[in-house]
Amino acid sequence: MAEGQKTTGSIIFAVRPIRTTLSNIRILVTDPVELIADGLRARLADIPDMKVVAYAATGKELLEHLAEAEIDLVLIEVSMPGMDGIDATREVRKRYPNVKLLAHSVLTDIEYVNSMRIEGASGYLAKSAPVQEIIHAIRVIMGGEEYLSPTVSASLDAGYKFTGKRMDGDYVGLTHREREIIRMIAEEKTNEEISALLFLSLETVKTHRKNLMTKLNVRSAAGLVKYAVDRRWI
Amino acid sequence: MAEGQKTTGSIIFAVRPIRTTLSNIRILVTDPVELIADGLRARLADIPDMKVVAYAATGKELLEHLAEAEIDLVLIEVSMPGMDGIDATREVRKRYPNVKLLAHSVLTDIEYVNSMRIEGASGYLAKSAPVQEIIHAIRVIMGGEEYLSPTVSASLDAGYKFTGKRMDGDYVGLTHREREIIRMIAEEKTNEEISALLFLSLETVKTHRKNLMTKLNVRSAAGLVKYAVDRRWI
DNA sequence: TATAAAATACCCCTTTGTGGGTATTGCGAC
DNA sequence: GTCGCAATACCCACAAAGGGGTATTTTATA
Repeated sequence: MAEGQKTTGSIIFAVRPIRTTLSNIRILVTDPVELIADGLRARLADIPDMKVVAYAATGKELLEHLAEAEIDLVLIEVSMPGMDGIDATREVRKRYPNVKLLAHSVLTDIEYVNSMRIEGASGYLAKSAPVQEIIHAIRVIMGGEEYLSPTVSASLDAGYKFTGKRMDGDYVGLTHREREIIRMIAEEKTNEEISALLFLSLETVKTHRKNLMTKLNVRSAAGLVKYAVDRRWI
Repeated sequence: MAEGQKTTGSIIFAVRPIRTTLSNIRILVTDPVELIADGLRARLADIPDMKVVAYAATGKELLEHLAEAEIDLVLIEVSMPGMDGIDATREVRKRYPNVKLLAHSVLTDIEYVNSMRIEGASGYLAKSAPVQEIIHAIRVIMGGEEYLSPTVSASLDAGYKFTGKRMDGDYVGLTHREREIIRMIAEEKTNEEISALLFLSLETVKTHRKNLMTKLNVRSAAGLVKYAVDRRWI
């Protein structure tokens, strides 16, 4: 133990004395594709201060793992069927405020970066990021700072695609009904079909639709569909 | 050599004598996420008859690799930016007819399965497939047969979502102009905006739009958007 | 209990998209 | 040279969506 700490400190944490208290960063990978966890585990095999200790295929599994195991950091994909990364992050933050979250996603659009940050993620990586960057990001985050991949922060630097309303979290706060309706829109249902399926008036559906577009700051159904597909709601 | 072949034959290919001629299946993984190749490489480390020998991040890189290296089988994601899996498969089949292609994709909808099969893929796996299934699929395919994951063939068994016209390859044969226009639709541009950008009449844009919907057998822009997002055209 | 958010519904009007066709010209392959 | 496909364009009709509001009731939370 004392020997292990000594080795760790002298090799890795020469510039971060605070880290000598961490012998190993325990990482839980949450991604629909298990090979990603396998790959990261293999690539981290030679890195002494971090290790993939668990894998979850869904946001639900993630929460189950967290209920049982000590995890320091969750690496999580945003675009997942079922409970997606944004919703899962909100839940993790609520129940396990000490667990760090690092997004690692195919989605790099600003709305997803902002969503994850607002929900509590400490970092955002594109899925195309090299492993060296993943390692660096993990260390930055475990050191208490935020890490945004250059790929991703370029979007932020380009300015906010959406209004400040988005920063208030409105876009992440789609209601249950709105989520139902956006799914149906993305499934090519007309307003009238939706109204029949949900036993609502046509006017109500139109209103929800308008609210959706305002919240997500899109101009048409096309934007709604893209959002729903990105988040794997359909 | 002779010893190697003997070992291989007695352990793995007892039921497939033809395979004794293959000492090792050389796999090229094509996926935007390198960790997937890393993961598969790690998981195949103990499998003597197959090995990940190369990785390509894009369809373009895939073709470059094939120009230089001997590859037996390409494992390929469908949903990729730039040259996607469907387009890449078409190209590989044209230039390297002896290379086997196995789709390994987040997309499991029937139109993508059919697209890949029509373009020449010998198999289709969902990204959620366990490694054992990947291994099995590779063996089936290298044995000369087609392998469809149960997840995926369930869609096929449920019947064709689209008309027989799709089996003719129409949907994969979107023209250059149609692709331009579907991207713009997915980017929320109105017909009038598209017509201005492309110096066309509004009527022409509407016509293309109708053709797109017919080819892809969708009912509205929502279907077009989903298709474009799935294929990572935007 | 009070308040805010969610859900529901409506009106008016305009814009845009969809469905059903038709036609001509240009280009590439055979 | 012929043929088929892609690109371009058009007409008509009407369905559907979008934009700008308004309002009431229900539900969840502090």
